[in-house]
Amino acid sequence: MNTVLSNLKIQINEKIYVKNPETSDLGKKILEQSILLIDEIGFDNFTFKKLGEKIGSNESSIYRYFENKHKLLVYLSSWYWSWMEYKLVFATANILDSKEKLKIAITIVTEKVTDDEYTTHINESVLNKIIIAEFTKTLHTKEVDQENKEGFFLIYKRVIARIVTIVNEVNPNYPYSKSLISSVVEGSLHQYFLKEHLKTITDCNEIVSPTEFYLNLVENTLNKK
Amino acid sequence: MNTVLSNLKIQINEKIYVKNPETSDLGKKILEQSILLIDEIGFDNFTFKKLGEKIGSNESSIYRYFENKHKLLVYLSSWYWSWMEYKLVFATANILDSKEKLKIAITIVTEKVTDDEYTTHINESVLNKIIIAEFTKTLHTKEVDQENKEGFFLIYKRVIARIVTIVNEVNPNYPYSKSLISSVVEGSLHQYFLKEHLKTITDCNEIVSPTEFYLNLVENTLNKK
DNA sequence: CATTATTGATAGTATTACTATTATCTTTGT
DNA sequence: ACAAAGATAATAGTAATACTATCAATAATG
Repeated sequence: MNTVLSNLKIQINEKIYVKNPETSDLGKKILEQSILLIDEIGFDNFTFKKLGEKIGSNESSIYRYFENKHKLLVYLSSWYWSWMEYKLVFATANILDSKEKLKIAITIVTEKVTDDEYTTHINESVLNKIIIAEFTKTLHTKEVDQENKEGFFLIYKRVIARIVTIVNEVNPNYPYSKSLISSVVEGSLHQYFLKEHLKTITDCNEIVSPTEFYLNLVENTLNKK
Repeated sequence: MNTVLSNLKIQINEKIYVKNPETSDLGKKILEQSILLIDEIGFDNFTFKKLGEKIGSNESSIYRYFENKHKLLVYLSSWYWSWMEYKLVFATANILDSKEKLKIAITIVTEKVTDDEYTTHINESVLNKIIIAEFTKTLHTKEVDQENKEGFFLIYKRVIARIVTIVNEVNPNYPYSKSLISSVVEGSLHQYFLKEHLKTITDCNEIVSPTEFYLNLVENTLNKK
């Protein structure tokens, strides 16, 4: 996987940033260090001033890349889902059996993320922690409809659409494939969150993984006699 | 239902508020109008100053009831889940058949909320909209573990635990009852959100309800041959 | 080598998220 | 009826946030 992905150039909607952070050292530093800082202090306490201090740069310089911290989070999320899409596409390519393909797809989007060594300035494992803790905040704003229209969530929706297609292959009669998969993708993040913070309302733990739960759920749902 | 609930006194963890808002006119006005204002402008844009203006009262007076807006949202959420628990308990009382009981329980927590006429200062229907849009934010903070320890989310967890008990009656061999129900409760809010804002990744719409989707999901999951 | 682009430093504004103080107004207990 | 206690309003003030603007210094490029 890694070797294939090493050349990938992840394309992010231009409307999300003021200046493409991938085009300069400072930009890459912003991405790299914002991930670490958001993980450390949480998105709510995160400010461009603190990030500036962390990377030895100026607050106003960061504003040249991102309009505000919300857009930065949207950028990081898009990056994450784009990376996820690549993993999904490569892992399911050449798999002919739909059931097997679905199994792989569900595993990819629900399994614990480990760092992808080949991308230098993005730590995927920490980014995954941010997505678990903060992704929901990119959607839950008053501007969601406007931002959706501008394509901010396209990649996320495309990841879901890809898996929905596989579900429809496995069981063309199942009428809720979109809700099922949006529920799995979002729910998986939630189960990871509960496993960390509200252990009493999840079965997921060191032994039982969200992946195991969701593979079982999807199988039972689609293979109803 | 309403007649039974008309006498209910919803008890909220004392640590959530500075002064119990149910004990004064101003307090009740804060609850009533904060629900409307949060719905109107969104939690992120909501401030105590704006609320003060809306209710013709002073910012500093509101601080005597709630330490900050986060605590107010936690209060409103607790109120909501407490109300949900009452509905759940009454609707499932005297139902002997576990499957039937589960069906009712899933319906209660996933169906669209209409205003409960008998509570005067809380508009449950608008509160439900806030829960759909903002509940996730009460959990996704850096203080979640501390607040969980202090019991801020007890009622929410208890609602889930009640339904989990029913699931275990229906199918004692199903190993993921907690994850299933936490996934249904949280997922249902998410489906309502998608239905409003990201229609392309849900099957829920004016005809298909989240309730229908989840009743089917739970049935298929538990009644596996 | 001149131009242009990028970054850094500094300053400034409006808003937010509070805290503190004091005056006023309303209950309630006797 | 009246004093004491409790609740609210008004005002002021602070530190932090979320920016915007300007200009100088530096680096990249043609």
